[in-house]
Amino acid sequence: MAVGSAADGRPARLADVARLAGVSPATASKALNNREQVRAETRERVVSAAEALGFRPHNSARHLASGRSRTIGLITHDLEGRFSIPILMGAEDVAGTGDVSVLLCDARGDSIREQHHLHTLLSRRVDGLIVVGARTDPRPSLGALPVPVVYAYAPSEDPQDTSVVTDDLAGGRMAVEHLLALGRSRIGIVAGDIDFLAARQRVDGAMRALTEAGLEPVGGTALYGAWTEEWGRIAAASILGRHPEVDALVCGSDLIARGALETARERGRAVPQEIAVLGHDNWGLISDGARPRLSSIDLNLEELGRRAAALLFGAIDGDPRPRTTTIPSRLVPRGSTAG
Amino acid sequence: MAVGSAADGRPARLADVARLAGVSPATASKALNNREQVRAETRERVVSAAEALGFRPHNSARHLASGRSRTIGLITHDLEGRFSIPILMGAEDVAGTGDVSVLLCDARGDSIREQHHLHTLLSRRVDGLIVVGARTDPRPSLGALPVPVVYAYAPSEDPQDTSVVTDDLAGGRMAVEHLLALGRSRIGIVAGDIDFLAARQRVDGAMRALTEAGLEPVGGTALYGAWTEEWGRIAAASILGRHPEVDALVCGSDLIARGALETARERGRAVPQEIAVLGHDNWGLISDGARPRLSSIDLNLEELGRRAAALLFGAIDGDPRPRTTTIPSRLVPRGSTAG
DNA sequence: TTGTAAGCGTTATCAG
DNA sequence: CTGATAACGCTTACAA
Repeated sequence: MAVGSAADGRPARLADVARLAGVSPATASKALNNREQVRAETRERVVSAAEALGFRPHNSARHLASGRSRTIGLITHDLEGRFSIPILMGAEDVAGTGDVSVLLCDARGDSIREQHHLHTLLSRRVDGLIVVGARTDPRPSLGALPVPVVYAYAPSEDPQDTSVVTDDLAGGRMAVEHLLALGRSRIGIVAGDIDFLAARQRVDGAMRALTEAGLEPVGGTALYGAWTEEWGRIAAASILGRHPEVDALVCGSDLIARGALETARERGRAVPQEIAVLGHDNWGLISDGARPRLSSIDLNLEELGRRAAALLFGAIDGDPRPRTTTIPSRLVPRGSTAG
Repeated sequence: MAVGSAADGRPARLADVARLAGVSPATASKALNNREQVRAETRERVVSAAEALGFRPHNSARHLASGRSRTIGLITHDLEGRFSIPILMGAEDVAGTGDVSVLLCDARGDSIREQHHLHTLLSRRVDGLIVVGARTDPRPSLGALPVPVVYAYAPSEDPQDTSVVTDDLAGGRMAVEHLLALGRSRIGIVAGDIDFLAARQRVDGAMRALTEAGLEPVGGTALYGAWTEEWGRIAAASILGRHPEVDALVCGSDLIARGALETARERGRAVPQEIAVLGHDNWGLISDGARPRLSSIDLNLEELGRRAAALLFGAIDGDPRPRTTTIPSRLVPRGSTAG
């Protein structure tokens, strides 16, 4: 059988299809690309011929002739972290639907490596580029490039670039409002690494919600530290010791929340009855292992990836959107803040 | 300045470089590709010209002319899991070094989707293919393809295919031998999901080491369950209750180990003094959060990815290795099994 | 509606 | 060592 090949061994090309269908290559091309200038009956003959031969258009040839590579580049700086992956999945999802492929490059936070990959991708004439940062702090713009670029997760410092970001401010606010709605009012804030914009914004959002409710956090201020369980334990121990009246903890990440939650339990505080604990990131493996399971703020990263890809395809099709888009976060309530 | 372009706005092409260097395109091509048939002085002139114009060879044109796309396809079935990522990183690493790019496709365990991506990649005439499975159980072969294929993590069912796999048997053995060396002899085995080959092989390896030492596991047999902390807690509680003499636990994963470790501690058993706990996978975030930090068996997945890529490039260069390669695991001792 | 022919930017062959 | 010239497989005016 002739799956994937012409009469001999080589892969079928358009000319083979055309010959079998009894038309010219030009017509075969139009038929297969759904151009309107082709009789329905002819199109069918061409399509059958293509199928019979297992014809797969040679993408590089199409690229050379048409100018479009049907390929986008994805430069990530955090492949091993867990933020890139959902973004990447979202982008790949949208791309796959539009019959475009994704070239993946891992720059590992190194701008030299980024530059190298940038050149590689430009040399492959990608139709566009998505750059995924390792953290939400703004990053230097790549400047003017021959193709559209979308910055995901880490926005470009240049507001004229197209960026898609998380909404950590709203996330922090959402966290506190959830706890307030549950009747908690002595709320402690255990933040992440103060060097990270995400840590500060989550705190800012939480503080605003508290202020609007006429409250302030237990201890008067948020405790910044590290993105680790260890820090969650230390901070929780400190707050529980100094402010035993605390009835809720907003944590900068699920890992921190996990440490805080376990410390509270070890000290005999029932979660959520006596102390509610809320995390950020909604990281399944961390929150599912906790007892009770962790409530968390989800950043909707996969949606972020989809949006980034959608914006990129828009720009490729001539509709640039030079601004920053914010993806809303959402609360995922579980046992650690149950009623 | 003329960065990335000829006199006008368009990107420079080989002809521009050739003209500026005062040679023919053919010579320019040879010079830039380090062909031997070119005078050193000429080569230099061409290289300078290329630099001055910011010349980036058009990959699709090269592809069309040379037959090599300098691109490999990577189909993964477990993007969101944590096994694919290091493999992917290793492969990307090797590829980047060889100036080839990686087209990423996420098939999500769905063979329809896999088939779709396979066609896309073949249509892009990738030079080769790496297929990464979601688990170590053998998977159906893709059969004869026009390009070399390497199966990573999940081997092909066909031994004539090229596969690269982990060594879970040795991992299980290594785990027990480590504990024996530490003087433990009443060792319990808390395994993962029995439906997974990895779970069974880890147990097999552990059992062999025990048998060779003239021992059998506490309780007489391994306890299979799920890949979760929850299962780790349940199993540990059961063993501790029924066999209080247990002095070590080999767990099927770090998540399981984490649950087991915490349960031991909650029941007042000192880790590692009274009970040593050993995990599998060496998942930093899980093992680092545990107190004490978890000893674990590392599968060397990044190395697995590198090997897969190296084998693929070998096959592309005409040196196929139709067999299965096993990547050794390694023990990473930490506090949970300290002296 | 279909076909002819001219590229697209590079590499490969072979003659100088 | 260098340079014409012919591919590579497809798309796209433009002509029929």
